Amino acid sequence: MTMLDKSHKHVNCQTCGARKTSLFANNCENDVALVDEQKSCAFYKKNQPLFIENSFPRGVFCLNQGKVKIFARGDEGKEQIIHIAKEGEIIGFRAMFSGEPYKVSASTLEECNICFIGKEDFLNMIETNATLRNGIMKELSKELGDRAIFITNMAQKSVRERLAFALLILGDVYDKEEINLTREDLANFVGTATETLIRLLKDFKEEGIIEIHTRKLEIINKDKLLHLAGK
Amino acid sequence: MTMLDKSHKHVNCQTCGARKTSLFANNCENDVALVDEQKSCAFYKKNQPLFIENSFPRGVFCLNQGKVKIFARGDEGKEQIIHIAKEGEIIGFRAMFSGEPYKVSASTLEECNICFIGKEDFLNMIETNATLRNGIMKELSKELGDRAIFITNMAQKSVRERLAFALLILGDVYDKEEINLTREDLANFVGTATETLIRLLKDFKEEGIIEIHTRKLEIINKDKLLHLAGK
DNA sequence: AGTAAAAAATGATATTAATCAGCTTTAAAA
DNA sequence: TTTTAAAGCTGATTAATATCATTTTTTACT
Repeated sequence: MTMLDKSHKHVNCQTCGARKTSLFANNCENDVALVDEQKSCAFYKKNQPLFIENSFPRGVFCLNQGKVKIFARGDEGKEQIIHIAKEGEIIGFRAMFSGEPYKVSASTLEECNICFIGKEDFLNMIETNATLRNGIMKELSKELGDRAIFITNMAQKSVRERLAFALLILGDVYDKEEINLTREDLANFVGTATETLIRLLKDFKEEGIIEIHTRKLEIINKDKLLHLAGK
Repeated sequence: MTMLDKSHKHVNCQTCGARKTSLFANNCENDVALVDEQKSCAFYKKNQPLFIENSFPRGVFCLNQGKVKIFARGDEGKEQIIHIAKEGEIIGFRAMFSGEPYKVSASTLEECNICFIGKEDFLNMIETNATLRNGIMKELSKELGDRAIFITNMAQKSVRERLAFALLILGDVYDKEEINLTREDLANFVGTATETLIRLLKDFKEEGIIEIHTRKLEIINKDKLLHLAGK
């Protein structure tokens, strides 16, 4: 039990449920065993930070269970959510290579199980394991492409269109579950004011696109969303 | 002389002016000689495309001289400029690793000298030359961080603030030269309507922040811009 | 140099979305 | 279980910026 109230349980890489979808997926048993030795795992409560903007990275986080928001803060401290990570994702590896401090913060959105791999160990693996390295490079590249689209959406789409787009992304992130975010977080993902977001959610509900179960959202007409988002 | 009107001159890597600032900078003479063999160089006129969105990459471009805009198109075909590359930059390497088609287009903003290195050759070098590879990974990572900030700016800053921010970036890109972009391109970089941009430029001029020499812009009060951009 | 086309600039108007203020419901804590 | 706080919601108003229409200037072409 640490000061941050994380209870350290052991999560075994060989049997980790996230492994099949993770970047570590294609590594041979040998390497997985190696990761297993080097990592430390922890249970995180809701709304706990993994790292914050402008600090220097000590390693990467492997999200075993739960959701984590990745966000930047604007000049007035308002959060802009860049990405919502789900189980299986590696978080914070960008700053391993850039030589810069973090440009974003990461914080849990719900209870999470997260493993930590130190910078040295991680970079060693990247250096020696070409498969893992290529996976990481592929991921960096994909995200870079996604962000070009994100920027274009922010610049050219209306809030309504962006909300549709955001809900489609969140539909994938939350998969079979219902989307479970505060209105404020959702607004900070879409890039709008909370009040505006609430009004639009109501519209979407009245148009039969979503159902609202207090704070949880259920998509009931994905086609309409796709059409609205302009795809 | 090709159909695309590029006259093929030989540009020598060993003596290339861009080399000192390029990712290829730290490579030993051996590797530079290798690049020299594998590349083909061409002269590009203004407004020629290097590649377009959704097509598949055949290699990377090394910008020897000139400026190139990297942009995505929104649903209505409007360009959103993501980045303006200057001499020394390698263009289009993201798509080498992602396995996806290009998510952005690239087009010259002025007369350019550009070398091309085929995918096979490039990936070979990445695989065998750790220094180059690390440089590329660093670059991917830096850009990813920059884009998080870009997204946040688009979401939270006013057009006026974004213009200030854009001019600061362009001040670096154009270095000692004056900023030389059409109003439309500048608007598409800031993410606003051309008319709005023109009005704001006038304001900036009246406030003694910039000088307008027909289409070229000169920054005369960088401190004010820094303050306006919120840094 | 003279003409056509593209880019830049201006004015008027419309629209979107932010802001402000107050109210209600839900969740958390004592 | 009562109280308090946080989150969610609603309405009115304002401000920022897009859009549309037109004119002027600059650039490119013959």
